[in-house]
Amino acid sequence: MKLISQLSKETGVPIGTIRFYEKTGLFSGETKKEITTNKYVYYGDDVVEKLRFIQMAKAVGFTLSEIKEVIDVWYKKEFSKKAKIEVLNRKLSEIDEKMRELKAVKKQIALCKFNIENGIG
Amino acid sequence: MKLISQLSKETGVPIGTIRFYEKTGLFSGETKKEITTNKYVYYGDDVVEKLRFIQMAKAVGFTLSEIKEVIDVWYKKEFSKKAKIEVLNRKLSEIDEKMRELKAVKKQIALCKFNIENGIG
DNA sequence: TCAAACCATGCAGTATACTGTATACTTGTT
DNA sequence: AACAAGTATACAGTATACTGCATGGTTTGA
Repeated sequence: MKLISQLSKETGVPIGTIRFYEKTGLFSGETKKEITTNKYVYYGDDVVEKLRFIQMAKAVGFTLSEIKEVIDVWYKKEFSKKAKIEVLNRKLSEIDEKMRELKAVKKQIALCKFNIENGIG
Repeated sequence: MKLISQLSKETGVPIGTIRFYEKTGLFSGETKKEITTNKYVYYGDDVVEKLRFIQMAKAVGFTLSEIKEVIDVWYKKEFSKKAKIEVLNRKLSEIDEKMRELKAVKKQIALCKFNIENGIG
């Protein structure tokens, strides 16, 4: 269990961003009930895992609300098995679509490079 | 050569968005000099090509300014061959990085799905 | 000819995702 | 005890990428 600055160092995500994510419901830390003098929040390894997932998903164009959808079915229990599988299957096909788009962009750039290297265009 | 509403229909990009992109320098249409009664702007197939590229690149997480970088070396001549190749190589490795992240996200979601299907977690 | 549809310009407003600032309390070190 | 460093809360501000609206001119079809 780590405090927010430690979590920030471990993941590279700024403290302000971590607080913002927590406020939007992407994850939550916990306060130790045995400590009554402060309101310090502790984060477990599940939060590290979620932050890494968020960073990767954001890098490939998913929005925070799209990411939240996955995290919700992943960690929460208030969804039926059927509903969870449906969400995940939808995400998997969105990923396949992104894979195709990424390949198309790569192809376009590679062609552009080829043309420049060979003095065409 | 088509007017903006035709371009919008062909690409699925809203007229307002097309104007916004043009204003940010991602591409430009042309006014017919022989017509003096209006200021209508005409777009060629290169703009259609660019719009499709922009849509795909955006879908995989590139920002408009990152996309503009590529379009600039792609269509403009005020860069040395060396500078162009350098930009394109950088983009290609960014794409490979996104490819890795996309695969990691897919793996994570597939695992999550497996666990739910088998009643684990 | 005249209304509906289309075009251009400018500028305000919105959504998303942060980022910074101010205030105040807690902890650790000297 | 004092002071730096860490933590929490709240709220304002910023950057990016649109989106909508008001205004006014142009084209086209009945």
